Amino acid sequence: MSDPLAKLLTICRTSKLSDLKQLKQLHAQIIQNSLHHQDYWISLLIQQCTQIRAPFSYAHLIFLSIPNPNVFLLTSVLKFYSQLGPQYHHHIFSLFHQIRHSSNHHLKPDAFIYPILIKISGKNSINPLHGHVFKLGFASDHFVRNAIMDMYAKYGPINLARQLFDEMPDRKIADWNSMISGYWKWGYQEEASRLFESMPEKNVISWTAMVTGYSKSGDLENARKVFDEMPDKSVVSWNAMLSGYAQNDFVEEGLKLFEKMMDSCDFKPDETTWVTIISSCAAKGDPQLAKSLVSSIDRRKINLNCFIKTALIDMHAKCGSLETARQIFDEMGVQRNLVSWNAMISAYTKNGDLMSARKIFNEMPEKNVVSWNSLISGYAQNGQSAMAIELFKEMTTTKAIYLKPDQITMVSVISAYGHLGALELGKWAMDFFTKNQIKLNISVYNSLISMYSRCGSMEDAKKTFQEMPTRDVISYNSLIAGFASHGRATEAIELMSKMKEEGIEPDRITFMAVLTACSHAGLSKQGREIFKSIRKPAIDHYACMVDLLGRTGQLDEAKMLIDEMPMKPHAGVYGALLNASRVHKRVELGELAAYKLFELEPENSGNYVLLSNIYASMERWEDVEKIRELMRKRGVKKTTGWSWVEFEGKVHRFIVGDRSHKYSEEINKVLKELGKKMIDLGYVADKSCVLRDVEEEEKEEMVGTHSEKLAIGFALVVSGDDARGVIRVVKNLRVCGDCHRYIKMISKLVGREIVVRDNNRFHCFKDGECSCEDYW
DNA sequence: GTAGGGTTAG
Repeated sequence: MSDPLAKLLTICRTSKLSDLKQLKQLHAQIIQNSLHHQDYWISLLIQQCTQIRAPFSYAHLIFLSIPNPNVFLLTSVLKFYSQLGPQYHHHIFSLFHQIRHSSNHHLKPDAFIYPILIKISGKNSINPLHGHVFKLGFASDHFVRNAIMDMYAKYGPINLARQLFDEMPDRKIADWNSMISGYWKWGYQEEASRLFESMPEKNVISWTAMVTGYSKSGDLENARKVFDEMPDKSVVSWNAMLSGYAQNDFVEEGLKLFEKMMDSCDFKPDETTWVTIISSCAAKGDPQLAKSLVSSIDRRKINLNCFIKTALIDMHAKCGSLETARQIFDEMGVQRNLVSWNAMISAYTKNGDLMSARKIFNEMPEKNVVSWNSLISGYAQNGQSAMAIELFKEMTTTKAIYLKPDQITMVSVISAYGHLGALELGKWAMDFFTKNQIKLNISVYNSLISMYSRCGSMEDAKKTFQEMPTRDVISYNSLIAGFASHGRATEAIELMSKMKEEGIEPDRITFMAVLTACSHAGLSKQGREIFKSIRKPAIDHYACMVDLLGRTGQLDEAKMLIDEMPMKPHAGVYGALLNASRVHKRVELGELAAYKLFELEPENSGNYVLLSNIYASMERWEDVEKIRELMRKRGVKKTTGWSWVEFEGKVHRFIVGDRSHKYSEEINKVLKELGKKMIDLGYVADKSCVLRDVEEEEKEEMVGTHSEKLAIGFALVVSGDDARGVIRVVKNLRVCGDCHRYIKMISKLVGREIVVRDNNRFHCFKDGECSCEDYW
């Protein structure tokens, strides 16, 4: 044997091979020298493949270079494949199949193969495999036995794992550890602790399992206690604690612990540590921190594996550098896995770039439920509810059997339906749950409450709230916001008291909702009291208060409150003041607010229109013209809103002057007839406001033109003479004063109840009256 | 050769 070869083999034995080059060299020499026990050396070589993260293809090549491998070599290969990840598992099964059916006695499966096989088989194969190893007499082997028990502990039924555990004549620490992790996994905290306490001997893995258990159940205090008490730690223990902090949103604590880890020289962060820290930094969304972390990683020359790069993509996306995220993604090439693709989709949706997200989605080599959820929620959160639902339908008609919508999908879908105000579709979603046996968790319930509220069905919202087994602050907030949008202020306030009684503290959102409710109901006194009870009011609470004071005519107080604010007022604050100034005809305050708004959001046409309306109401036409001129000069275009009507499970959208709908002609006919009737009955003095042709409406610049009219017209057309039932129209902008009057008249003429949802407010029109008399 | 830690969607 040549000297360099002997040296290399020693290196191989002591597992200190450093790179693929060295590995290849060794392989070539083993083959060249036709060594005795070649299988043995090659096995060692393959074991080294794991160490240096050799690619699958290379290990496979080594494997193929041996004409008659024995079972020892095969086991090494199987082990290597199993560590590469699920996408290589089918190679393992096919190899195993070959071995089993081979007549070569060197290839008889032995006890070493089964633990590997069991570990990768997944829950569906435990039973047959269990029977199989039992029949072959391997079930008494320590490692096989542990693998089977661990399987049951992980995938259930946990009781069966316990049974095997109890039947063991000689339990090793590994068996105890498997059992403890199993109990944690299934939520049996007490059993896990009891087992841990009664262990005759513990090792670092037992302790770490406890740290992980507490962390995953959100009990970080105990997790840290166990962590601090550990007689000795490993890098895994540190990672367990760090990930506990990361996943429970204790970002600061995590970073502090990480610093401590860096200071103590005993443990160097490994790749997992970095992944965890990067994800903590992503959660924080702090670009400065991200930058220093990246330079720290660069400085240490950390090997960037697939996990780290994916985490980096996520971090950059969340810290505002989408381009860097994309760059890493592009550079990954074949290193990309499904999660990297998904991370890139969410990177785009989080930055509102739905086109790019869609492109990535379409290019993906394979998709899972997370891919679909990312894109669906992306559409839902960026105001494209209809698209979100279309995508969901596509998902449910996709042939892939392993692809089933889950709770997270449904949260997005329900929310999308809620935004469309499509109650019937929402009810269809409920049927979908039952049919597909999707369990309802607290988030799904919460989204249902929001959906029912948004669709105007407070009874269903209340029912859902009462039905749910446990409620959190979001459940309360959803229902309170529902009451608020329906002008049911008293119920909103009562519910806030109730949540306090149940021990749930109102948060920023709760106060927002209740203050909004008070504002809409004109409950000035209660509103002030609630505002005073907020420990540290946020800027939005100030905006609500300005709105409340403004609506109730206390404009000077509103202005004073703005002056007293500890922070710089944002557009919402001045917007509220501007509205109030218009209603109460306070030109000077209106001008002040409007000009602040022109600075804060120069593109928003609504502010110009509002100020112009104030001038118009006082017949100051020169000033009206001045504002028009300002808009022209700044290139501000009046934004137009859509109106939706849900009909027979489909949502119909209309925009100002819309002639694209197939019923367009009928709709305009109905609207004209109604207009004539209004004039004949003397409802309106000026016929121009009801008989205007849609084409004229398009030309109109300043006065709101009405997609709601078209939507209501459509509803009347499709419902024919049937005068029962409620017409639901959803508009995504503020219903203007003109429109409000118009709908009142329609409701009286056709004798029907018309519900219009305008942003988050509901207007119920009946017999020529509107439920929201505070309407501006 | 067992058992403990990691990235994406709400």
